[in-house]
Amino acid sequence: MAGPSVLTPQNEDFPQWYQEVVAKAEMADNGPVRGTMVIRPYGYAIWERIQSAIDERIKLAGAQNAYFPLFIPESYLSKEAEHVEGFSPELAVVTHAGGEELAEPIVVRPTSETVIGEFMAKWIQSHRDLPLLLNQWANVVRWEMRPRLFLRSSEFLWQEGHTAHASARDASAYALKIHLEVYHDFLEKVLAVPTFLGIKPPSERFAGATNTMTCEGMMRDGKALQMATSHELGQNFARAFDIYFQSEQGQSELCYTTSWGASTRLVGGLIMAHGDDRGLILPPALAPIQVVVLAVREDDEVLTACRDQYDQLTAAGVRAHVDDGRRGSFGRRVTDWEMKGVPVRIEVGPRDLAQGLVSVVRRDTGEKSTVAVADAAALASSLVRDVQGAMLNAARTLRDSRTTTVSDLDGAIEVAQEGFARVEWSKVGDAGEARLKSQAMTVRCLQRSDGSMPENERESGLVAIVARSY
RNA sequence: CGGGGAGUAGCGCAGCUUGGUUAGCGCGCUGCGUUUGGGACGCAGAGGCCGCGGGUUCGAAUCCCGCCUCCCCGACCA
Repeated sequence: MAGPSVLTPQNEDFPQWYQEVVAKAEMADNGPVRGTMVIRPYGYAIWERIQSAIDERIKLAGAQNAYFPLFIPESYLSKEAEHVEGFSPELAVVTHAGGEELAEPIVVRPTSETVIGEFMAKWIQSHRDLPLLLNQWANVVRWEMRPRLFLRSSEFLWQEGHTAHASARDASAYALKIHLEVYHDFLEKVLAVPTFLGIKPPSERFAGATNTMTCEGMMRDGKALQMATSHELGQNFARAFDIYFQSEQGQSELCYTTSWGASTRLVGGLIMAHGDDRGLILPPALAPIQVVVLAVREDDEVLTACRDQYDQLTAAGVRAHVDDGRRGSFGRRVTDWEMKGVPVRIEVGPRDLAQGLVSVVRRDTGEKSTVAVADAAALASSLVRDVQGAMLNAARTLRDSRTTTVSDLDGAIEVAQEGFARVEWSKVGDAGEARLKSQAMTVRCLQRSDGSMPENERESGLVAIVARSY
């Protein structure tokens, strides 16, 4: 059944495989300016589905969408010391506009904590204005030294949530809620990517945050990818931007703020977490096309049968598409749909049809069934449901098989060559982090030994997950 | 910024060492025909400031000088 390889095999050269999939599945192209990205219709359709699934969850969590400007006065960034220090190397700064040099340079937002902070200060007066729960969908710019399509581009699309609360406890609870009910839930249920939940060690925290939470996924080459983050910002930004509220007791008090985001990087994670040597494999909940009905050849009888399958699938609420055979040979079209990761395909050919049969094939396992024409749409629909769970299980199995608990740093370095190492955080420390860095490894996150989220990095008994990462 | 490599058709490359007619090849693209159950085949086509600027020469993709850009490996990051 397998033809000659269309892609560089993953185990031969994973980065090469990735680039080829992005190109051949028509996901994206490099833009004319280094580090920029053109997202093609098929890639954008996937992003739109990611957006709507996340947006829906954000709204359930009570946040509202708004929009803040692309341009930020440079002076805003300077108001929070760690923040400006963290971002200055990757800022794009506008110095000229309208044919003249600007009196104050304008920064193209690398994130919007600062402008949003400024406006929160204006909008929040009373404890009755809290919590203030905002989100925006936007592009941001971070000048990257080594760009990679979707994973690290100089301009990328994302969602950034920003909230203000009356107490540290409320802020912390909300950031955690987003982390679990928006990100973790989306990643498992829609993207079918299991992630380790944890907090970042201080060295890996967001610039200006008091705590950074992460969902770390494992790619098929054993490297880690941070797939979403939530930050507790304490009162750092509130202090820098004067975000005060009057309490029930009439006192003027500083707010506690949070921020949280997920970006087009998720598309890269999706590709690398599920793809195989034939291309993408999309989880059905995400796939723009869930079932492709493939005419083996252009033939009236075949096309009529395809149409009929399409109608049944659509009526059952399945996103279907008919490939009527006008574009090239059967083999070529099969290869193309596999490359694009369509979860299920129905092959309708004259020989089978003469016996009242069609073939139904699932992309994740390649399993093929030949069934009666009348049963095909129902089978395809049930596969659409089954594949979603199967993909999550497969990803979890792979991850767990490559995650090993070790007793010391040497063991961690060995294991993290090809997977995740779990090692006691107390065995790492500053010197340990430096040693890991020399091996191109980092502490991806800290968890309790049962895998749950700790309050902070000082809790005793924490486990560090060590890996190479993107 | 340090170290390595490359700019020739949409993409991937050969040609350059040793200058010489009309600059090639594969894939893709267009047209026609035959095909179609796992990347089809034939025939006919279209498509090039050979990265940019200067120099040497009767003659430069090829030799010399300068510049620009891109890629890979290291230091930062969603």
